[in-house]
Amino acid sequence: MMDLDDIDRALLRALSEDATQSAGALGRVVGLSQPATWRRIKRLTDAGVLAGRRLDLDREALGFGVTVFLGVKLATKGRVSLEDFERAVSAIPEVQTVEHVLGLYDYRIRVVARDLADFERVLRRRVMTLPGVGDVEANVLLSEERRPGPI
Amino acid sequence: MMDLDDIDRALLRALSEDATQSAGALGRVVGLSQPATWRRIKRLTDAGVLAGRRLDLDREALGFGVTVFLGVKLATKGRVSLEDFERAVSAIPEVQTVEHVLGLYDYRIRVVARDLADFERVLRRRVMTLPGVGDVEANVLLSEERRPGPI
DNA sequence: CTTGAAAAGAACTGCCT
DNA sequence: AGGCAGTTCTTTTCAAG
Repeated sequence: MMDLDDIDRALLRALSEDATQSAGALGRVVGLSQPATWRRIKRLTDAGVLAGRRLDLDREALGFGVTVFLGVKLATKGRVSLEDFERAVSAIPEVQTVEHVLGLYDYRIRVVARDLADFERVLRRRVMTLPGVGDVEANVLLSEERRPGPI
Repeated sequence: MMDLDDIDRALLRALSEDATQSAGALGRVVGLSQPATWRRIKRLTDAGVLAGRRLDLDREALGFGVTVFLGVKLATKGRVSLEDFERAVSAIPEVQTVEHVLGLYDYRIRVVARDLADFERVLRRRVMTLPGVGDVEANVLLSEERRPGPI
């Protein structure tokens, strides 16, 4: 854990909006020179706070109009079955995220599909046949808003 | 919706791993020259498929060790109450994503907190006091795996 | 599609306050 | 820490094959 000042926070917030901004442009925002801004970004990266830059893909534009969140309860939860389940679920191409959670469900899975018929195929042939799978609950994504969160 | 060839798919997959790669480096991976690779990336960006680049922040390193997924059922779901709820939930700084979903819950919310005591504060003072909120279910994140998904 | 080149801009380095 | 000046690399655009 690292302690950040206000300028670091402003940089992370600005980069959260658009990670393509240059050190010079960011410097103009926070009132620093290009090298000073660059050094701060490097410090944050070396400290592991800034873990990388990821693509933001438009799944609709790619033809995947349906996103579904699945809550999965395992029938048997030994150490082996967790690993078996994780390995099998990671092999499903339609799976975007696998979250191991504590609560009403054991796993939360984000699945994308071309349409509802395609989703049904993934659910029946891929998800319901996973090793150790028990109850499955589904929530279809209608809209999504992302926020920077606390920094 | 746009149709992509194998090289476009390889580019998106490589960029999904690490969005900082240069057009030249990507070209070496997919077997194209730097200008050809750059033109393809520009084409994908202009088509809206590549919607942007986002930061990958390490919340643990920032001192936010607890991530919780909340499933929220609204007590009253008129058009007005949805908008009231969304506006209020977006104003909570600890909220990272707000997903309007169809199913057992009305909203799925991703919340980060410093620790479980901090999360309890957010839950009691911020979440439970949201306008129109009914049942709330919580799942604590243990571990997470992200995959490129189908491209 | 390729190669080659050129201009602009961004990333990175060293030195100095 | 930050600024300045300079170097290297990437981006971005072009022309020609």
